[in-house]
Amino acid sequence: MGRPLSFDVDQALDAAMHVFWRQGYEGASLEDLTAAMGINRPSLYAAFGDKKALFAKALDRYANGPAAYVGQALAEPVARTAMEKLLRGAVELMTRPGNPPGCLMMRAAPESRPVKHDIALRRRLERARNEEDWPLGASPAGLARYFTIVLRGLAVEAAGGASRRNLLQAVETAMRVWPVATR
Amino acid sequence: MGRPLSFDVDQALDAAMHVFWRQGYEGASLEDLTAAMGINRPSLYAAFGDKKALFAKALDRYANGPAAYVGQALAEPVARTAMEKLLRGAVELMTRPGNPPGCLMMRAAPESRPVKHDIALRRRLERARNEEDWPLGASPAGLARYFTIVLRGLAVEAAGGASRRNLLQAVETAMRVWPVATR
DNA sequence: TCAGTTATTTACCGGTCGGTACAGAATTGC
DNA sequence: GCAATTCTGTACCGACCGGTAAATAACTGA
Repeated sequence: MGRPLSFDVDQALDAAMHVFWRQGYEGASLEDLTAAMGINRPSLYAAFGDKKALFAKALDRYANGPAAYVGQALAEPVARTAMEKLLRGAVELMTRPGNPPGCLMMRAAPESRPVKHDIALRRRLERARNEEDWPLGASPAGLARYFTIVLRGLAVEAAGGASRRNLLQAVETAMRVWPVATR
Repeated sequence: MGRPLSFDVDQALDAAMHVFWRQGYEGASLEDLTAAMGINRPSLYAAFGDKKALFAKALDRYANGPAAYVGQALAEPVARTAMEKLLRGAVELMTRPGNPPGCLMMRAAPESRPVKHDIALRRRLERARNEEDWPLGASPAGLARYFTIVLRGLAVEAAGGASRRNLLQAVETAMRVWPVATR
């Protein structure tokens, strides 16, 4: 009962996600957000809470939407293939026409950057250490840190306007760290 | 003639550099800056111009001071060694105790990120292509982009509090891209 | 028809931002 | 001593920030 919502919540959240994605948490003002969402400030606060809560919801939506490829990549049976799909998927997402360039997760407020990626990678690599063509002398934690760093770097470059083609070349180079099995 | 300056300009600029380095361009308010520099706002504006000009001067100071190792690294005769020194020097600078973590250049306002690094790297690598143990099938531009991406990633991780030890391990991994000559 | 409930609209809050007007203090040349 | 010059200190500017109070509009159930 009561007056019905005049907007679609999911659609509004999607608009907010795009604004945060393009402008970052601090760079997105409430005016930017409400304009893109097509609602007024009080409606935003009633439906989503304050700005932080809205960003958190946008992050959720991002993780389960555009960034859902991460789970698929990590589920890849061969660890090296998993890492390669992770990098390629990231580049594709970050340079997809119509989407803001770069990665929403890296645009969070400085004090609340997500770190879960790193440990997800490490777990996947620990599982693979004694199974496959493991790069000689590398540790799972070290490799995970390396790929995390490459991902961050790709995000920065993508946000700066680097082309998909160039970033994919860099991914190819980055994968040289892990020689393909020759058997 | 006239009233003499009550502060040391270089020392004040140094303080401003550190504030920008730790907090970023947008994260550093004039109050933060003047407090660290030990001067008032009008003195700052008289001596350095507006905030943007102050940041530009801080960047200059950074490039010729803490980041001067870059030139030395690129002057290294063997290209692979040059890249390795570049990465190691970056990690050392970004995790030096007493300095803010991360890289000042990556804390510029989003619209004015410097891109010169990339072309400096490419030039150095182009010069080396037919001379040394060049990684098979890699292009100078591609390698330059790769190392630039790794540098950006290192800066992000360092700013997030990653340890020197961990970052150096990642550098070691990153250099696997370029096998050492076996002759 | 008329409470009760919920959403929207407008207009505003205190706080902070980058930047500056203005008066007074400190120096120089005469 | 005195004008001219340059810097310092205080106090302020309009703009924007995130967030909200209060009145009104739209709906449901009785």
